[in-house]
Amino acid sequence: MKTYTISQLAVRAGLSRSTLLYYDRCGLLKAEFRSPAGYRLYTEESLKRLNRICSLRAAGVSLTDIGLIISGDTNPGAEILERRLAELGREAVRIRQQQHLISAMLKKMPGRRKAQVMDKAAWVELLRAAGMNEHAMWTWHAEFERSAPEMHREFLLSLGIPSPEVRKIRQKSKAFTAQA
Amino acid sequence: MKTYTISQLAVRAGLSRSTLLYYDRCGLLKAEFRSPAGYRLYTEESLKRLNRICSLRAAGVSLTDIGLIISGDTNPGAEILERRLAELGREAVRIRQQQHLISAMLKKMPGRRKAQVMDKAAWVELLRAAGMNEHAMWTWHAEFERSAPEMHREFLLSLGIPSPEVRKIRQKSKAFTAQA
DNA sequence: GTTGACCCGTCTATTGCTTCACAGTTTACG
DNA sequence: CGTAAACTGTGAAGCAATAGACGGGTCAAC
Repeated sequence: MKTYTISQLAVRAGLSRSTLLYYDRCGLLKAEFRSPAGYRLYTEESLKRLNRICSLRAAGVSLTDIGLIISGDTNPGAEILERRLAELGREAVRIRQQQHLISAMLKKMPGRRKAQVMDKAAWVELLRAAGMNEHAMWTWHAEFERSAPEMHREFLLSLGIPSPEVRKIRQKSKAFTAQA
Repeated sequence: MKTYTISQLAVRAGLSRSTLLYYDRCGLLKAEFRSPAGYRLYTEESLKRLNRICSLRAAGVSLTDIGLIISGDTNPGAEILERRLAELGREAVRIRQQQHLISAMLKKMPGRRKAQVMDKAAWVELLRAAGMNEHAMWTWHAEFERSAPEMHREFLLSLGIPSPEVRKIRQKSKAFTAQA
């Protein structure tokens, strides 16, 4: 049976040795055997498991949750992933808000404006340049709100629009749909 | 002179006592005085400094960088903020990619599709519903690329479009501008 | 068998806090 | 004045997910 030492496995998986040591210590991926000298030995089985771990890790799932997902129970799997998806939505909004905060701070400082953030004004400008008029934009909002309300909300927040105004826009979008 | 104890200051700033203890220990916000019994005493001055710290913290600036920014040298301030802004851009892309990864995983699992992610197809669908045709979309890309190339790139990545295709779209956008 | 290179396991550091435990201090109330 | 509650200080440990240092074991070539 072919075995890998910890560094060999690390190379094959594109991880660091430290990471595998940690996975071993916290029980996520235990070495199947030890050599007489106490070296960790992994098999092909470990590599498969590790690949699953890596793809979940790439999606930002916590090691604890990865443990839950791959240790058999497929049941909670989807639920955990959906929770992570929702969390990512919140993170995205937070990041956009931080971008707007920093952008505002930079604007007050001696003026270099190389780096910018997409805000409401720039966005509208863009759509207008592409030939959209007021009515087309409301159609767009309405369709956005209808097909993916949560994403519509996140998108508006990402433009730095304050929450109350976001609410107003969304209400108007719904009214627009109803009226049409 | 009015002074605050650590918990009073914590309440006023909306932070926990532990956080202030930590800021004191790491030198970011040292208590100006001590009472005879050794209690930390803060003044209005501390509160002002703390507010600056909080707003930078809200923008995700690290405590180390906050220390650099508020301890006088205004020079590195703008630079640090721009670095943070760039970092946020990368984070945003990473988050979108994770969203697409999870969305792909969920699609393979027993099908609930309540939660979704904005992808290229959905986006084009939206613009089309608002009356945009092929030509208008290229005008839009061209204008986006011209006015904010870096954000154009990030936006396309955020739709889950792979890098090579993003490059192609951006090149075509530039060509479109030149041709017009 | 010996040298040197390399690899191993273990331990510590990181960030920005939070929580804990324990001991001293101040405050409120009777 | 006494006592109990609520506060304060210090110090340590813990969290996620690694990265890096350290000393010592192992392996290949000679």
